[in-house]
Amino acid sequence: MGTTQLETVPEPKYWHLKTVLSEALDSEFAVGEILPNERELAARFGVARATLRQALEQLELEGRLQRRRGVGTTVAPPRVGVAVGTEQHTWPGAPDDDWQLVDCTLAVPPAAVADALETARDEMVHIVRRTRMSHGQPVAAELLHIPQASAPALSGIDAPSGPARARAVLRELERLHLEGEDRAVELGSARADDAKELDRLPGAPVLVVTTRFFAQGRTAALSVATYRADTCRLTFGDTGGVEIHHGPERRAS
Amino acid sequence: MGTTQLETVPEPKYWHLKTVLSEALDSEFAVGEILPNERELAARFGVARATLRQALEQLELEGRLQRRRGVGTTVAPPRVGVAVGTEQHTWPGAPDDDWQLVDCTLAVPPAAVADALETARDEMVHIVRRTRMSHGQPVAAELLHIPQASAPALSGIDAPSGPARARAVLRELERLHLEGEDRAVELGSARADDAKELDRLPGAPVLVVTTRFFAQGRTAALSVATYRADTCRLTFGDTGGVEIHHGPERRAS
DNA sequence: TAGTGGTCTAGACCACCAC
DNA sequence: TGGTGGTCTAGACCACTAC
Repeated sequence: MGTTQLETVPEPKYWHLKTVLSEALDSEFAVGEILPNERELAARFGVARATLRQALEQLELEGRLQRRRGVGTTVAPPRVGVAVGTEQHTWPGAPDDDWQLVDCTLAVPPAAVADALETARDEMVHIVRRTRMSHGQPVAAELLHIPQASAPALSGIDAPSGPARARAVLRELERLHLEGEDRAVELGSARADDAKELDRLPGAPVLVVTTRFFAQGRTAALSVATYRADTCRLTFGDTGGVEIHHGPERRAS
Repeated sequence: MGTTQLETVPEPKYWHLKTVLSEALDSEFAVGEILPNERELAARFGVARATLRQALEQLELEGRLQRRRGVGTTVAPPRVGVAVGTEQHTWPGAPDDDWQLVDCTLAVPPAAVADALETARDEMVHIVRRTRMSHGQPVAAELLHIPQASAPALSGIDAPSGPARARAVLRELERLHLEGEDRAVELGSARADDAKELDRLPGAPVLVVTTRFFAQGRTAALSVATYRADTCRLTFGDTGGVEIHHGPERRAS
């Protein structure tokens, strides 16, 4: 028994299950089709429901499945490409963007945000809430933090906190000369409020895109946008998105 | 029982646990410190180990914890900012990049890659394997796909598949005029080979960065890089990364 | 060898949705 | 009201690490 490797590691059951299911999805199911329920699938594969769920969770994480309580598990469509940041920089609220203003409040931001904005930790800033739609589905929820210094004309105003006020704040922002942007992407889990906006459960995996807008030699605004990680592929650069990295994940031999 | 909302939804235990643990991490633990083991933590909070693990998994997903089998659970350092794509485009293998060449093979890529490269689905391409280090830790594993048309001088060569050959392929690539790049980021789970390279278990969450390099009016190379989602924050634009979105996740009140 | 996290089981109950 | 996925339990065994 010294040839190559025979029976090296016992592959975890859920991993093997995931592979089997993945191949079945490619060959036997159409997008939108509903799978047998978890109890039946578990019985069919001869595993406990928890083990089956481990495999389903991974497939959902990879955007292959969509699960909804009370409804069932369906085959997910390919991820939608969502453009994040073109080459030419623009302020949020440009007439052609697909964000919808929800409301606007004046509040003290988290410490990390205050640090990035270079404001005092107890200083209130405008917080504009926006959501982004794509193909009729909500794909992102955003909190746009704007120091009062970036919208001086609105410092004394206490208009009703709504879309109208949000529009006013963004209009003020556009008066400044945008000097540049800065972006970061990381993995996070949806807060309760964002989850609701995104039609997901709290804790769902999201891609957090943090954008700093520079004007007047400082950070004039900070956007924290959370994108649904299961349905979105973030694209950078001018050429929209292309069909890449979906379907069979088999590696070249 | 008709006023506002009283005891609306029973918050899941693991969600509450996560909050409690998160606050404890902020106030009572230092980076690198080791937590009590799972059985003890579960007992201390009066929950089953599986429930406790659900909370730990989320915290690990958010980059707050690091768990290693046989060792224990430690408090993770803040995510490292990793620059992905500067404003001025460059070919892979520039003298100042922090990628390390591992090897190079000639093989048939997955169908999705072949489609992006506009090669036939059974056409072999050069596949350069690279890894990226940051702060002494591996942060990314990459497969760089280069059609033979982009490195014509190497079509007949069958040098030993190693770093030397990888270097030769990249040198050939540099002879072409790079016209532009195109990037996409999405969530994925690590394949077995990538996981090994990244010192993680298979299935670990990763950020998949797909980059297309354009030259001669077509896609001259395609990079699929998988970054550790737990330890990395991908930054775009010229200004490195800044300390944002870490620490207490409390929302402004 | 002792202790850690990783996997797995066989149940139970709950929240949600459609009928 | 019945069926779905979501949560939770109390165990068991395994793989890995460090001593």
